[in-house]
Amino acid sequence: MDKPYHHGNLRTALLEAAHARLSEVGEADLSLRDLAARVGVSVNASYRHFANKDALLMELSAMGFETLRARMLAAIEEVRPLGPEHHLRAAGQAYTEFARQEPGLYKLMFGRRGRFGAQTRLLEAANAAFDVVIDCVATLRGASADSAETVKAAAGVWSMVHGYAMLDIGGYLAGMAEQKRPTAAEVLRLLAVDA
Amino acid sequence: MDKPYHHGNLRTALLEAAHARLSEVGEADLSLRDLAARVGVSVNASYRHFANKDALLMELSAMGFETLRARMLAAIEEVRPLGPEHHLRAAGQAYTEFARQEPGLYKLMFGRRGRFGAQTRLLEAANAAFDVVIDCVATLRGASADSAETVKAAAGVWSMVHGYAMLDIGGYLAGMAEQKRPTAAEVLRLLAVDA
DNA sequence: TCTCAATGTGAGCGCCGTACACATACGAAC
DNA sequence: GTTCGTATGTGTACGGCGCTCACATTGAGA
Repeated sequence: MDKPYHHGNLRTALLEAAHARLSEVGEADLSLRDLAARVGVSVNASYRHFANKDALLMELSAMGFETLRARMLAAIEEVRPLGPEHHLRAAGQAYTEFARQEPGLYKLMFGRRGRFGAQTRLLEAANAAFDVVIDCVATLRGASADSAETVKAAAGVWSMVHGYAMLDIGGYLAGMAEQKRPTAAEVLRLLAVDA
Repeated sequence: MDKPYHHGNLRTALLEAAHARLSEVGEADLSLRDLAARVGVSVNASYRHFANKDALLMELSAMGFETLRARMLAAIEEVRPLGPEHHLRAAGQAYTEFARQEPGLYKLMFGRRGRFGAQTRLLEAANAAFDVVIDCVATLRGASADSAETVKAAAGVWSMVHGYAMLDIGGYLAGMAEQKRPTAAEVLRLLAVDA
């Protein structure tokens, strides 16, 4: 029962520990020392798998974008027969639910962009998630996903959903009286995308 | 020319230094020791004016919300004769310009809410800024600023503008091709608030 | 069996926030 | 004008952080 010298899957274990911890304490209170201790390993072992703390957080962010994309795609699939306007609504709903379920991770995903520079891994994951929104909007408008108008409208949708999610998990909506606090669906309904 | 023992206005000086530094390095790289050194004072002197680092950052946040509110009000005043739809547009423009001019401060304002608890100072400043948006929407819809429908619509507007600002200063729009990258005005135009 | 790259540990450096004891300066009371 | 209390500064120190370097252990292939 004595633990082996080599962990076996330390990289994954560290990422999972970070993910779990992020739902409790927020990025600022996340420390490599703590993660290593929880995994049962010395701090320095983590440097064999990640160049530094930022590298670990970036990997976590990228995984977050991949999960977000998968959630949106799954939600769209469920309502596929109902038509394009349902697709966008379902994706938006899945998006805000993801943010609510993983507020720490969600904040991380959108908070550290400036520090990553030209990190293609993160960039591609984020773009892939955005592409889901673009496709929804393109289908809804009956336009090409390449057209500038479509992309701009999709960026507007993304802004709306992202802003709502951030205000929500930041607690800025919680202070409002119950009957004045908008749901994600109510906010999304304000968008005139199909025009 | 020897400097006096007492600084004279250390509290303000620290806030200004923090504000200045925040436009260069981001909240995570802001240290009390560095601020004190820049102001020409020992680190511990700052604890005579702020309970801790968070208290300083909270004060900075609150001041940020007050500035944001003032900027929106000034922009509205400029187009007052043109009618309600111009008011909302002008406020939105002032809002996104503020975020672009002070990205570090803006991120701080919306990033640390959870850590402040029941800090009335910050809460009131944020609410006062939001009230400006509510008033714009109420005027535009010809409804009371107290009605749930108005507040919900205003929250939608706020979500949209906030989301656009965050994506913009986070660099998530910068990666898009020029002709596909939406302006603040184009995004705002997607909102159907007057309905 | 030997070897070597991969993966772990431990000590230590320079930051950080902050607590505590002490120093200095100003303003009000006499 | 001296005295004295309070406001405001400094110095020292502690524990935690990210990270580096030297060294230890392991397991896979020659």
